[in-house]
Amino acid sequence: MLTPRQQLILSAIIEDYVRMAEPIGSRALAKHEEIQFSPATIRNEMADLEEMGYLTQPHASAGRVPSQKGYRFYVDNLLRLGQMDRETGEFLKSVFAKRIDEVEQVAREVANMLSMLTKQTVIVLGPKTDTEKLRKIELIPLGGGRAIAILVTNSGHVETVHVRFSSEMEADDVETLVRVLNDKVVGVPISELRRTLYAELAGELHRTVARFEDAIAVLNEVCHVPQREEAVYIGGASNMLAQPEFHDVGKAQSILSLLEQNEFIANWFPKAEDGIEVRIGAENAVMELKDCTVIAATYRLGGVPVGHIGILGPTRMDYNRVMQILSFTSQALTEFLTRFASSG
Amino acid sequence: MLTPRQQLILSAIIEDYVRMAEPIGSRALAKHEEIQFSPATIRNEMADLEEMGYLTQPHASAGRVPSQKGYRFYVDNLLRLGQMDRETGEFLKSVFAKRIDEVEQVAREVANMLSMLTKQTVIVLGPKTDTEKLRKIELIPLGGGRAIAILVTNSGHVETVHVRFSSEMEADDVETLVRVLNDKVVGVPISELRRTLYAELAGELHRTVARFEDAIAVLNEVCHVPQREEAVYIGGASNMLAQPEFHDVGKAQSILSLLEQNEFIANWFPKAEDGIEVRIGAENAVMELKDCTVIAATYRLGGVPVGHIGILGPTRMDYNRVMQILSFTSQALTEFLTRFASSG
DNA sequence: TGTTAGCACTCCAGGCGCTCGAGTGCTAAA
DNA sequence: TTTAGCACTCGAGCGCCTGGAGTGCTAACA
Repeated sequence: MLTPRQQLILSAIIEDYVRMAEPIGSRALAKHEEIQFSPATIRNEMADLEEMGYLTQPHASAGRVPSQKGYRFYVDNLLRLGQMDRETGEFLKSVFAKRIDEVEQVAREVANMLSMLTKQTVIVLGPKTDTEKLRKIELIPLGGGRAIAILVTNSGHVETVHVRFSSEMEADDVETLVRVLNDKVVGVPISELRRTLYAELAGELHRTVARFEDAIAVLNEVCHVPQREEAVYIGGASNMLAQPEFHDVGKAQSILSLLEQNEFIANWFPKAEDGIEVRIGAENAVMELKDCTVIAATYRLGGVPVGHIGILGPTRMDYNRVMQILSFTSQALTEFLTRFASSG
Repeated sequence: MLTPRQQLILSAIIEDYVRMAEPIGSRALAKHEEIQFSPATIRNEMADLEEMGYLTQPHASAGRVPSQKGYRFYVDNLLRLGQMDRETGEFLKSVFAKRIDEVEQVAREVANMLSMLTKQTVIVLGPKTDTEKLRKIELIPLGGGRAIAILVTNSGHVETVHVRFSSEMEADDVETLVRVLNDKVVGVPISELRRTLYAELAGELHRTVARFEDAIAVLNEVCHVPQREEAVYIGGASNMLAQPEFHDVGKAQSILSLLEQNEFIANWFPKAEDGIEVRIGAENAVMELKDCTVIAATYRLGGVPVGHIGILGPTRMDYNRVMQILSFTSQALTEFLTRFASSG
């Protein structure tokens, strides 16, 4: 275990390094207020910390840099999440105070806002619609054997699916279909849609709808919704290039192109069920991100996790501030969605 | 005017430079098949071309590089748009052969596809919905004084607006409202919606709807749709970093951050009414893009321009290939939309 | 008159060596 | 246990040099 003095020094090194982006030497550290020992003492402690793997030296006559293990210890044991500064808080609140109806738009706004606040890259995974419950189904016939099915969920999200069917289906049948659907289907999670429909509706439809096969075909198409991918919003990717660790263009490019692959992001993104998850360096298990940290939080609807927000940046990151901001934002998003869903 | 030989040399320099990304010397040019003169002759011509402003020299003992004026002359006079190679054509066709219902999804797919084909950054301005005509309006009441208005357009695009109204409005009134709306509003461009509604509907509603003020309030909210910004899709922005001209990280960052500003893109983007527009270097009238070229095309619906696609890259760009691809794609998009709209 | 060979000149990229400053580890004293 | 002092190490930055690529000019040639 680390002595209190070692912990103090490790903290100080990390905080300085996050600010300066340059290896921290013993002389520079000694100028810190909380640090009352001479450079020589610090040097001894640094040597010990390095031996234990919390620090590394880029080269023999340079200062020390925190290692992945060092950051991990800092995040787990040394960081005390303090109060967010008022200015940031006000700014965040102002965004959620706006009247925004579209969940999509909220995701986009959040991505922008966080990228401004943190100067890092923001990843927002839009609300998973497949766990949401249906509130209403509507079919809008367009004529010519086509229609648009509109599914409104719990959280006010609207999914639309284009549907084709035999043009011989009567307007009456469509109406009946919609009525029956709404009777049976409200409150069912989208992911369960197909199962529920087949289980509960087949018999009923047979009785009420003239052209049974067509109705089933329509149902089938409506059920295509759950296969949609999760929506991914990226904000402030250009911020990355401002970080000195990405002055190597090749590295920056490989990460940017990762960010362009939505499916990858959706799979890889940390989905901690509660609290905030921090993945440092190699913990990301992705070569390209071995010098990056991802801090991620989850937002919910009715207690169920429905989406995620995260910050991607170099391991040299202001963990404290970013964690504060993410914690606040995920909570605000949860409240926002809840307000939205319950007010309907 | 340029002599034929000067034109030949200018062409050759541009084509070589696009491939090599390095200044082209007289010796290297002389190895070209079509060029039968000695390096010395070429040097003389080069000196003339430079004097006239079609070429520049990065420094005294380097080869020549095409200037903005040089590219412009090439695009305007030397480039003959040939046939696109079969492979590319097949690939493009395969994308449009898929059944895709959502116009949004098409835009996204096109952005991805073109970025793969061209290794450049792709910008797609989604179909302007405000010039499209309404096909159908539906109101889905959610209870509690809220509803979702669904506007289906001509091209199959679906817009949704959340609407709030006094909870005292009766279900009957809503139904009447929708019926009246659909009677009057079908075929009206979204941008004209508000005007039409006020002109034609006010009187009618007064007669048929009990709570007139509420109905007007609802209309008002429905009319918020046209104020949406144009949808912007960016694909392959990371490709930019692979170009040697963007190895300067600062430059790359300033351009990437431009690309993140949707409003800027929507305003600045070239919107040639027909054909393909090429903006070279300073022609973009944006400091950050003074070394970039944008090639843009327009796609239509029913003859009316509704959206745009473009490629952004360094001025050193394969104009021929990019123009072929854009030309094909914009036509394919137009056909796609037309098929979509007419089949309903 | 237009084209070409030859040659002197220019300039940059890249390698080498040097210096300077920052930072360390070690030793010995407090 | 802490600290002062000192020798040592290493990299960043600067200047120097050289080789190669490419030019412009001149003079010869068809």
